Amino acid sequence: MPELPEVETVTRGLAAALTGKRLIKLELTRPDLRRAFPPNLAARLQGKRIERFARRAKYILMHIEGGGIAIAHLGMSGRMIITTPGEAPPRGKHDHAIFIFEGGVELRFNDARRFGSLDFVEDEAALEAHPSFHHLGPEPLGNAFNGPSLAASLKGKKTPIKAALLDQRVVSGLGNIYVCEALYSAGLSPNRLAGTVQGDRAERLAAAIHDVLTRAIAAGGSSLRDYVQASGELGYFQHQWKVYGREGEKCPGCDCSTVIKRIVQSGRSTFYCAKRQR
DNA sequence: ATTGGTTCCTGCTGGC
DNA sequence: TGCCAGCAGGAACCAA
Repeated sequence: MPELPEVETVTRGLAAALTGKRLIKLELTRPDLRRAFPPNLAARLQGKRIERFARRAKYILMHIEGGGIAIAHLGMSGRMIITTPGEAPPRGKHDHAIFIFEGGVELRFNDARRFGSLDFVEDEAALEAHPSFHHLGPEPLGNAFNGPSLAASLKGKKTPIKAALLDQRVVSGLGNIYVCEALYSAGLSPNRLAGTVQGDRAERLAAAIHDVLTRAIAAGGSSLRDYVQASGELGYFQHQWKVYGREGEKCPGCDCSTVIKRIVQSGRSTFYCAKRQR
């Protein structure tokens, strides 16, 4: 389940392996993922170098020589795999887009559930205007995100804080796992009305979000050599969650025998400690 | 306007 | 052992 830290780690892996490489060919094995691929995608990429890789929220941006930005989203099950010429395994069933670079190196975008996307815009202005981007809230690791800014965007909201943090307009890049982890770290109940997270609570939550994400990115960087696994797959790494997926286990931060609870909020699992989180 | 519910998709898991 | 229902989830979309 790639969220911001995983996407950041994948992006760094792509940058380390492919920055400046010329793309010879883009093979698309189907016309779409979650949405249709733009009709000019292959034509706009072929023969061009990728000058730079960047991340915005959960999107991977590939800045193309001469302008143009390819936008990839990993969705739920998206993976980026780099193969070496001569050692490349057979194409996988779900390798939907294959970027073939000079020298024969391939980048394969594999996505079993096809919740991912691959899009293209001509320039930065078009990127900002893109439907997926113009609603995006601040980057949680950027300067525009802090206690007061978070409090301001939560003010008056009547949804549970859990749902508010999943809303990419409030803060971008969080998913179900890191929202659970950040709320645990901040000691805030997922059921608390978002509008009541003001002042010191907002300060604590903003700091917790920053901390949880920073640690996860560091874990990814330290566990993967150049962010690439031996298999060529980018960016996924072992990580220990404090509460996510730990229903019934003892809360790691409580002295007593409180156990982690699982509830369902707007159709999604939330894990939390009812004693520690208020 | 805000908010909640539904949909897309396939691999994995648990129950019988 | 094999089958199948149910679950997982990001974001677009719809409806109240």
